[in-house]
Amino acid sequence: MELLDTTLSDWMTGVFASCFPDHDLESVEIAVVATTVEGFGDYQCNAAMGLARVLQQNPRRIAESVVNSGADHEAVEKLEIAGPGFINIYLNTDWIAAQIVAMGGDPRLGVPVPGEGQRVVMDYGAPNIAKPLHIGHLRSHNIGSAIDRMLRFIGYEVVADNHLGDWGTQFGITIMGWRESGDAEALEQSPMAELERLYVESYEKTKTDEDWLTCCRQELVKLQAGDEENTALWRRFVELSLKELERIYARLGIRYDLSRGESFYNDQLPDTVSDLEARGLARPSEGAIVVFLEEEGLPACIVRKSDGGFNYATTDIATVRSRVEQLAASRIIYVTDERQQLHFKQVFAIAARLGYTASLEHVWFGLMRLPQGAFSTREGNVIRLDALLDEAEERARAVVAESSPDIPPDQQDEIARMVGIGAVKYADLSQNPQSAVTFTWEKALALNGNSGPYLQYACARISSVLDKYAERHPAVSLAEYPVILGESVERKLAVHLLQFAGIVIQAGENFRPNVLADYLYELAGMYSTFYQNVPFLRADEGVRESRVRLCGIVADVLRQGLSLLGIETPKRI
RNA sequence: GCGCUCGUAGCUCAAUAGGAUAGAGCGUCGGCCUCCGGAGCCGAAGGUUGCAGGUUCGAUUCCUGCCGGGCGCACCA
Repeated sequence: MELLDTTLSDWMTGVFASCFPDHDLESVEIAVVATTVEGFGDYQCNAAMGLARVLQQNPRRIAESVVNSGADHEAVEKLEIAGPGFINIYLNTDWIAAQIVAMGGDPRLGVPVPGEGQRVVMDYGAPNIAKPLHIGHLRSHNIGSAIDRMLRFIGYEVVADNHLGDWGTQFGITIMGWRESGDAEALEQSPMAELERLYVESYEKTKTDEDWLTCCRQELVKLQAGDEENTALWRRFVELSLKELERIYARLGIRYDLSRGESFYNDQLPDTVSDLEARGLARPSEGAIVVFLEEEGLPACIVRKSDGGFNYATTDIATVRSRVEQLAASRIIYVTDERQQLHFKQVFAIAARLGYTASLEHVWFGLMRLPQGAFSTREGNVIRLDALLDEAEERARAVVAESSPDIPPDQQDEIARMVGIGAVKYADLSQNPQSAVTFTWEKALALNGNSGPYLQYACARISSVLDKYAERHPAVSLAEYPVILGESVERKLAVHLLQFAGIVIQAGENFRPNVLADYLYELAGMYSTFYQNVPFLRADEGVRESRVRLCGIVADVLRQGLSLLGIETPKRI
């Protein structure tokens, strides 16, 4: 199946070309887009206005030439001119029905694979370990994972790599904390709490105690130099943290192909720096080794500190090299918060100077904050991710228990898990990634309105309809009945369904999960209107089968779409 | 000071290669269960898209200035 927008745009481009053979229209894109306002057809082409200057003609006149040219297309019922020169396109309802049948018979629901043959490394999540995850960690994992799923679905060969913060200053701080007041028993009993305590207390001291800070840095340098005792401590801290991380990832349904943390690149750092120096890109400055990026209009970037330690930039440069050379990535996509924009500009600039041609893209998202302002581990006003997920599941559990008491308790638990986690994920993903997020429990846990559970609910109701139909008409094969789009809701629903493929590609290529979320919400809304106002199980034979088929495709799209956002869909809810 | 970014209904947010009448949710008010699941549906009220200019047939969208938030700017990551 071809994308609807593309089909119509290509056709329109041809029509314009044949209407105005004496002009070169190559430079102007003649696009057809879905109509924004009801009553102006299904699609519209606005090119006539834009071409008025090029063609030296009144735009309305141009539109008339196009509409009266006699050009036709199997998908198009009629064309109309409106306003200053809008060309409104009305689709042929039978054609829509035929497309819907084709879509319903396709396991991919008509979504093509434009990314085929491209390997892309996705870098998201990447939490600093040795500290528990809090709600601020949600976005990178959530948004990254959704983009990952969408890109995979449209054919990219994605390698999801969790670039864990398992190396660096925080370990110097934690190791000093351990030396000062480490409690072996506590570390055994509740490792994350103990690691957090050590970090927080030790970090506090760095703020007031200059010597302490120096010691922390020295411990880090020792660790980086392979000191035996520090390495053993580090290994233990990492091991405990990873176990905890795995548990949360299981809850969130996040899976990586690789988890190459910063430590993975540790032994490549000296070479990375000497390579930069050898090529004349880096040079000593104030005791550190620095790459100056004046040509790019960027501040200088330190690749080796004056104490001999390496930093984030160094690791990221080594990581680019590894991903390009070892993993054969043609694209690397980083998903981090907005604070790292400058950092990645610097890293990308250095990578370009090193001659890497892979496309490096930084997808940044807005910081999550509380209504009172930013939060931080040090301030003690963090909300643990675990606590959020627990609360979400609990609230969902209460609603399930009330609305579906007949479902066995263990199934209620399972439903509550899917609904609770789905609510949290959807609340985040339905927003433009680049907007800053103000966290409120009310929003994160919403179970109705524009929420994950609303979409899951629509799905569950359809499942129920399909089950009832199968029960009442056990021997019937729905596919033998034609799809009839008699009611205007049905037609609207069908046109919207046909837009799924284009939406998935747009959302994936532009790194915008909220575009997909928006689409699904609209779909569910249209379905609810349909459901509420048009009978289907009680309709006459033929109409009944057509409507049940349509329901089935809506459910398939909702399920597939939600799954691309990492949200599960229970059969009952 | 320089850079990035945001400012849309009472609140939280959509609307991104410029398109016709700026959309949702929450909250408020009013309707809808003899019926396929009410986590629902239908309707109402609510807007000078921060302000002032500019480009354009057309600007929430692009440009300039101003006001007001957020974030970043060499040895944290």
